[in-house]
Amino acid sequence: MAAGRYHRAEVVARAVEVLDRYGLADLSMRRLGAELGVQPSALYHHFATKQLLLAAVADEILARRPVEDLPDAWDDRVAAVCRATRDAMLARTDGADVVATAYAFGLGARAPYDALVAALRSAPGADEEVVGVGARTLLHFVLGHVADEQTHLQAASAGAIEDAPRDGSEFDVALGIVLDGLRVRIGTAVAPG
Amino acid sequence: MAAGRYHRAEVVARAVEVLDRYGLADLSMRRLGAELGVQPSALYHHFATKQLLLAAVADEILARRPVEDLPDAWDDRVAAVCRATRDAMLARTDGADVVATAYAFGLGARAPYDALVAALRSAPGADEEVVGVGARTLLHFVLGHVADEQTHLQAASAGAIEDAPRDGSEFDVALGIVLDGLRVRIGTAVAPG
DNA sequence: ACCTGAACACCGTTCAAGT
DNA sequence: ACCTGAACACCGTTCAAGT
Repeated sequence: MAAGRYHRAEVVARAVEVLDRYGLADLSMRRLGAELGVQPSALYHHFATKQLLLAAVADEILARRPVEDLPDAWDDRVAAVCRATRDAMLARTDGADVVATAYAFGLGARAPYDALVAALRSAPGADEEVVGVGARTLLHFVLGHVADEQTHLQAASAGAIEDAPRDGSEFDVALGIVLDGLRVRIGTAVAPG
Repeated sequence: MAAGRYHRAEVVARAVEVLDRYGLADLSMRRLGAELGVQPSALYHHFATKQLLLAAVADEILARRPVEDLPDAWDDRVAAVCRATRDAMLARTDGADVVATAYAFGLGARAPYDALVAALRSAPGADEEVVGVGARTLLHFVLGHVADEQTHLQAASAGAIEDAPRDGSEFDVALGIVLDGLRVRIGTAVAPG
């Protein structure tokens, strides 16, 4: 509405607001410009492309919930990073989609990957291959699971409940499966059954 | 180029061709219409929305490589389904993106999920919870991994090699991790280490 | 059953020019 | 440094009408 001159950070903050209120489909350069009281072309002073804007939005989404109080055990650390990433994405409309897109384009959203690598490296006896493959596998799981979960949550809250209601605890069960697989390869004892 | 009247299946086949040759970004209703020598609005006789067209394209991509000669052991079965799904998606430009999108919208691409559920059910001692959660976790992994892999492969073949070249065998390593996690919960012996 | 032609309401991006 | 105004080359979708 109101016109003005903005810094990069203010543009990103407003973009997150538009995303959270209207969803990713309505977060266009033209819409964001209108929301700031500015021509769409003005946004290209701050970001060379829309993809780079979205990458900054993804980083902002993830920065909201930094992982604090990292546990000692490597598997608890991995679990903490995965849960914090999930919480951060669920906190914003279409958050998982935005983060997954930025990560796929290779333009942002790298914090969770780096945190997973660090957590896996803290495991005694983890070679670099399992660290890299493990971090990417965990990230694919988290991004895919939460995008799915968020789609269902948002569809349900929009009143279009058709599928079975998704259980929030499914995330922990699924994370447990992947973690068990990593424990087998990293050499922590696992009780089968 | 040439004008004509088409059936649904011919429209889908041509859409797959356009996808494979020019990529998902260039597969627009207008572009596909032009390719068929037809107005874009004519396509709406066959598909109510572009999303439904893309779902049919996704099913076509997956149908090319049906899983044949299913192994006996449940874990070999799961691996066979995952590899067949990967091969089918890698065979078409942006194949993984198209399948992941259709699956996310809930409009198609359900064959791999159903096949994974069947494979997991064939395991003695697998309860319905681990079957469902396991199938979704495997699918998230496959879709995420192959989308990533395909992005890098296509970027590399386009000459823009910047990242580390991705090893094709990484898929098998990552699949092994998730499978080990499932073996722990389903109760097949695993040798740690 | 399948298609045309025209329209509606949008996109991302570029660029010369302004302050 | 940040923005305007206008343009370029597109989108998905609808709808009355044609054969």
